[in-house]
Amino acid sequence: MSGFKIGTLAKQTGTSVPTIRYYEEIRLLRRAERQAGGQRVYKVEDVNRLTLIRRCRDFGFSIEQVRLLIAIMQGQTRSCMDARDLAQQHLTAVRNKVREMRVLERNLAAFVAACDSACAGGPGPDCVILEDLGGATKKGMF
Amino acid sequence: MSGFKIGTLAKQTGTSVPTIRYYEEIRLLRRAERQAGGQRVYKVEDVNRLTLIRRCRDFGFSIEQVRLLIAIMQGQTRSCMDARDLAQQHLTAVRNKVREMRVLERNLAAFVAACDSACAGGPGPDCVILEDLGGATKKGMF
DNA sequence: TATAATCCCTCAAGTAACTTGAGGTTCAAG
DNA sequence: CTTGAACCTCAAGTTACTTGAGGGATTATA
Repeated sequence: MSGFKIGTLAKQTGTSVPTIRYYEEIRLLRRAERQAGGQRVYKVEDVNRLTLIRRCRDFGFSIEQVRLLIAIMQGQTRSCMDARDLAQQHLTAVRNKVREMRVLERNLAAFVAACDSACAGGPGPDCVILEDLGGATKKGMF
Repeated sequence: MSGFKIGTLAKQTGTSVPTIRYYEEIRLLRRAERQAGGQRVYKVEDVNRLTLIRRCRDFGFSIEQVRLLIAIMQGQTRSCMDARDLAQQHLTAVRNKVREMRVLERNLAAFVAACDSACAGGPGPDCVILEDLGGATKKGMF
């Protein structure tokens, strides 16, 4: 009822078993207690903690940022607004990344379209598009 | 006039010097010739080759994919359409990633907004938003 | 010409965030 | 009581580089 093992924790949180052990090793999770045979035993708090960690990671926060966020939560440092600021910073980074990736997306689409109309399945060496990529001419194309 | 050193190649292509040496080590670039003192000497072809590599990397292709692309260009394997297919595959992956990141963007924005209206700079432990992230309740929020 | 500044060299190790593998123990079911 | 799943530790591999130590080569200046 109250204690479960690592595989269960893994399933509950959508984390792999080695990842959980890894998180313990880097002290992102506390050292789990062990039962007689040496197997780790977890409680509901651990599910919450790990869920928080996974959510933050899904948000794209680095491990170190997650550590900071958790420290903020526990009031060990600074105020809640620091968490906000961290998120804000991260948001800006994400927005930039999205912008970059959309440029990339357009370029790739153009590449594919150019292939479709120009290459027509010819052999590699004749592929003008690929050659252009390496050349100094038409730098603006991509 | 015709031969230049690694620093120049680096500048011409926007690549770091160690990265060039690394590319040589993994055989993505051919082994450069050396001058008397052992320093690498490059030619214009190397600029083109490395430019191609960098562009592909900027497109988000992995090193192995770049290797494949180059092999295709040199006609050592398959046709030009294979390059197109690789790009198409990659395009799909990029589109998915962009979608994911936009969800992330919205969530982060919501997080920041929630902080602004609810937290008002209170101390960490009182930050309801962060606590929610770890809990089982309101899973749908983020 | 001497010397200092800059560039170059190799080799080894570090980075993020895990994953994979080897080799062995513990546990739950039949 | 035996089998098979799940667990354990420790080491090494992954990607694409970056950083550092400890030294040689080249170039610019005094």
